[in-house]
Amino acid sequence: MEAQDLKKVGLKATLPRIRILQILEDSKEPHMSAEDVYKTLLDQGEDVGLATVYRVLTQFESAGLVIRHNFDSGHSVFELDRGVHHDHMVCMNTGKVIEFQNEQIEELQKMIADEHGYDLIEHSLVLYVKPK
Amino acid sequence: MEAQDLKKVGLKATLPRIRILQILEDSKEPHMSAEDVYKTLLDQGEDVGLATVYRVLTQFESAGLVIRHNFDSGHSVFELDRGVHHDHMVCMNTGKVIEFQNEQIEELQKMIADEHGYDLIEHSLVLYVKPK
DNA sequence: TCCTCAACGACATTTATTCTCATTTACCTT
DNA sequence: AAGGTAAATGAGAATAAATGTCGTTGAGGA
Repeated sequence: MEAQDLKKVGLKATLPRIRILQILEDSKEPHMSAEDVYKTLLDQGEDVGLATVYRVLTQFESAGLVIRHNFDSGHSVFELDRGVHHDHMVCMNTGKVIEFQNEQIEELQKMIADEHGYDLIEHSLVLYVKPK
Repeated sequence: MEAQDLKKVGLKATLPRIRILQILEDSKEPHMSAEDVYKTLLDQGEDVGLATVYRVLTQFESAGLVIRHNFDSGHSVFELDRGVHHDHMVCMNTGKVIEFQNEQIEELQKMIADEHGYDLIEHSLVLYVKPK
């Protein structure tokens, strides 16, 4: 039950938040823009404002429920954080997004930050690829 | 002389293009937004429109003269392509940008794309860090 | 159930960028 | 060196994504 998930992270279980969380959980596409979420709400007959969608997604990000990606395209997309870290590969022909994990790269990143006197807080790695 | 660099990549050597290329070459900061470039032009007393700055930077990108970065901040920054590939580390406290190279990561990326049946065309890797 | 403050919906606003179109200019031709 | 032409430009309107404002609503503790 989503209401509990929300309270767990310190957010009131309001109807818009519950619906938006559900949409992200049920979505076939792992990455949704605010507009995508908004349209889905309208399709479901929910009366939720676009501003609320933006607000809620930003709150979800702060609460660690979702991850915001900026890929290239000038607008953010959001992905439910299921706890398993991964990076992304975007096909430049089809736009398809593939997730991958590589522990070795993760380690190298930490090392590099360390060598420069920093702690690695987070990172963004996107591979832009084309079919062979 | 910049005029030749421009013709070499198939662009007419117009005054705005020459000035903008110079600004990128002379800039202390390696990353400039369109606004940054525009303000610099105004400071120099040049009469160039903001729309032209955006147009020219996009053309430079297509021509391979500059690289566009989207980091996080909701607007693009441009960097003169000096031919030496590198990635970026952004300090979350100061905003400072540090460039680094790591051949091993580059290789791993190619490998990963390959394993999924793709050719790696380009990539974006940004480390977000904090001082130790 | 009632009360209160956080959250909401509607819409105005901001910010980054692109579009439109009349005017200007680079540069090829003579 | 002057002229013609298509490409490039400047000004400002237009668009898209996202955020701010504010009066109203509703979640959830008392």
